Amino acid sequence: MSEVFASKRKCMIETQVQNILKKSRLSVTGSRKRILELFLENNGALAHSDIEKKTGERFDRVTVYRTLQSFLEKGIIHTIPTSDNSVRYAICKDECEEGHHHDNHVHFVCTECNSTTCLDHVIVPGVSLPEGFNPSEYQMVVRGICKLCSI
Amino acid sequence: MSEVFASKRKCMIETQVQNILKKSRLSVTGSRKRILELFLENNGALAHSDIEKKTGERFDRVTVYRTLQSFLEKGIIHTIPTSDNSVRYAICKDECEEGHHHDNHVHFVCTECNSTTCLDHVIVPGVSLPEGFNPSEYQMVVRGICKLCSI
DNA sequence: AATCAAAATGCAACAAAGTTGCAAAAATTA
DNA sequence: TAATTTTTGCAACTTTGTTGCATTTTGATT
Repeated sequence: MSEVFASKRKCMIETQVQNILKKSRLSVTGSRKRILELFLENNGALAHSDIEKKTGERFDRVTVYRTLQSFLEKGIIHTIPTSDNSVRYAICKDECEEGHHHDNHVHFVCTECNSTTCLDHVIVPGVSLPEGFNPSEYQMVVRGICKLCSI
Repeated sequence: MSEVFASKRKCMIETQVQNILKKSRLSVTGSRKRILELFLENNGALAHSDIEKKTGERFDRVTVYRTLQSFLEKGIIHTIPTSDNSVRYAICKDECEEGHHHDNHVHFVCTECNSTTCLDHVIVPGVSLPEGFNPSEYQMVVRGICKLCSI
C-alpha cells in the first residue's frame, strides 16, 4: 500500500467514524473513535480482549465495556455466537439500524488462526422447525480453515 | 408419572450412565454419575451454572469444570454456540463417538425462559461458501419463543 | 470564546468465572 | 485386600465483567 493511499484511507475511515457516531446520536469521544476505527480497519470480528490489546493501555477496561455496550444498543455492531467463552463483535453493514438488525449472514470461525470473518454475502438459510417453536432470529457459524490459513 | 414408572425410569438412567462411562473408559465416580444423570434427565442444554445449582453444594466448582472437560473430550457432550457469554453443553446422541461428532442438528434458544433445546430432527443445512474457505463443521442456533413459553 | 448542563471516563472496590498445583481420598487393577 | 492409578477438594490465583461515584470531557447556548 503506497503512502498516499494509506493516508487517504485513514482519512476516509476518520470521516466514516464521525458519520456513524453522529448518525447514532453518540457524542464523539476518544475511545469511541478509536474503537470504531478498529472495527472499520479489521474486516472480521473482535473480542473484548482483542480491543484491549489493540488500543494498548489507552482506555480503562470499563470504558471499553461501556463503549461496546452503547455500540450494541445503537446497532453499530452485533455479537457473534461462539462455542468458547468469548463474545465476539463485528460491525454491522449499512442496512443495520437501531432495533432493526440485518446481521443475517453466516460467520466463519477459523480453527487455525482463531479469526472470525463475516461472510456478508452468504445468507443464513431458513429451516422448518417442529410445531410450537416460534423463531425470531437464525444464526449460523461455520468452523473450518479460512482463506489465509489454507494457502 | 406413576411411582412405579418413575422408579423404573430412574433405574434405566442409572444403567445408561454406567454404560456411557464404561464405554468411554472413564472411572465411575459420584460427580460423573450425578452430572451425566442431569444431562439425561434434561432434554435440553445445561450451562455450567445450571449444573452447579442442580447438584446443590455437592461438588467443588473445579470438579464440575473437570468433569465437563472430560465429557467433552470423550464426546459424551458437545458445546452449543451462544451470543451471550455462557457456554452451554448438551448430551450427544448414540451416533457420537470420541473425535467423531454428529451434533449436526439445530439448537433452539428461548429468549423468554432462556432454555436451550436440541432439535434432534432438524438438520443444519449446508451453505456454499466463498472460494478459499474450507468448512469442517456447521452450527446453527435459532432464537425465539419455545414450545412451553408460547402457550 | 466562555459558560453550563449532560454525558462519558477512570478509579476503586467488588462479584463472578475459570485455572493450576498439590495433598488427600476414591476407584480400578491385580 | 493391597497397590497403583485416577479423581477430588482445597487454596491461591488470574481473568472477566459489574457498579457507584467523583472528575473530566463533550456539545449546546449564550
